[in-house]
Amino acid sequence: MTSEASQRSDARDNRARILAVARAAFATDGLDIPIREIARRSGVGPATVYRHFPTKQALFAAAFAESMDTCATILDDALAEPDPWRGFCLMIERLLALHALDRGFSRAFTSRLPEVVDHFAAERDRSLRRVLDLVRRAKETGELRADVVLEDVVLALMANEGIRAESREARLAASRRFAALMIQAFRAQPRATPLPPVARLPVSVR
Amino acid sequence: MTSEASQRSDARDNRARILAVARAAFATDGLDIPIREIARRSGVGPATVYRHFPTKQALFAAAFAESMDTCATILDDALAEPDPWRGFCLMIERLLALHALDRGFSRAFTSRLPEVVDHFAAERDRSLRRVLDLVRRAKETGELRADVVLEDVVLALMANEGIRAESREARLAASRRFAALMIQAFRAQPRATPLPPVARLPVSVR
DNA sequence: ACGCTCACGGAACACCCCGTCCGTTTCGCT
DNA sequence: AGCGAAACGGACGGGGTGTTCCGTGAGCGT
Repeated sequence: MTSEASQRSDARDNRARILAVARAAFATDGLDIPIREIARRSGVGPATVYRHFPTKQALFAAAFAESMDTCATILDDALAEPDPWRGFCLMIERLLALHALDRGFSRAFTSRLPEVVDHFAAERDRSLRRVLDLVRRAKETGELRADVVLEDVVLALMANEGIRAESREARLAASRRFAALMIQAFRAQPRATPLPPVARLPVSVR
Repeated sequence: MTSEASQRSDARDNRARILAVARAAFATDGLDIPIREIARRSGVGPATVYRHFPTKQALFAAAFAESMDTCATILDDALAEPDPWRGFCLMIERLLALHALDRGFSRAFTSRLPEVVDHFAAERDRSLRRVLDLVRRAKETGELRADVVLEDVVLALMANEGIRAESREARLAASRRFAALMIQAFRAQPRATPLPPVARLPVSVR
């Protein structure tokens, strides 16, 4: 909204603090946390939050930009991996871990709600297309089941979102185990039985 | 709350209609649907809902009793299956389908929220203990991975809960595919890699 | 058919949320 | 130090939710 230059120092400080608090709050408590609570934790009034971020959606966008970057980095790394199957596995593991640590981002990523998504749709689709590349390449080596499609990765992300636990650590641990299970499911194996048809999910790319 | 005998006919009818509407509403729209909306769909005023079900939690309990019974039936069937592995697979498939069709029940089942759970805890624990039996028996045949534990089934249920889709049908289809993937993950296979440690989940039994 | 009683439902209460207004405070330049 | 502009935050409006009150109306035994 405002460029970082030519602002009063208190305004810049407040903006940074609000953003940090919002990131932590969305990650820990989800998207439903009231703005007032974020304001309280930031030591400012609600109006100050709204001055820096005109709507709650704007705050979402600002708060999740970082996670979206991390997401891109994960895909970079996975695509850089020489072994496509290993790249695929790395993607699953790191993507699910990232989403496990940030409930808000996870929800925003796998949702089609216009309020959350408008600013993200483009970047998310770009990410999904690279996931698609990873899927294709891993399939070519024969290590990934031939009938796995992009939607299955999205399915894994949404499913990962359903995992709840007492603490951040327990959640991450549960998500790690889940990721390992999904990788087992995705791996080609002699005794594999055919999968039921793919369903239309809220988010995908063609 | 009230026994079904010695009640006025309109009261009994209303109660039944409210319960049916509530079941459908919780299944389709989740637990967050307002009581007023359930009242509206039932053609009664909000106060009438509260007369029959003193709190929203009481309505939860009444609405989910049926699904809990279905859950018990599924476990009966699975335990009655002569082939333990087939019984285990049937349980996964049908349990996940049941939960996919009833978001509210799914949330209530895998949650530890006292408000929702108080009346369910005992029956749920009984169910979980039978799942444990199914896991043990399927492991003995060698078809189920030896390192799979009850928590993994709970993990699958929670993950299943994260799956969202446009329609009831799409949701069910997605859940079916997910169930098939989880079964692949659970099945013992030569190339299996060890799983990360089990995490403490909100619900389990020892 | 009557009337008592039980059940109904609209309105109201208490609370919480997003987003805004405006009087007050604070910054930063001279 | 003084002053203008920018930023702050408490209070407010509008909307929504769980739950309750109470005057009204419908069921049912006589």
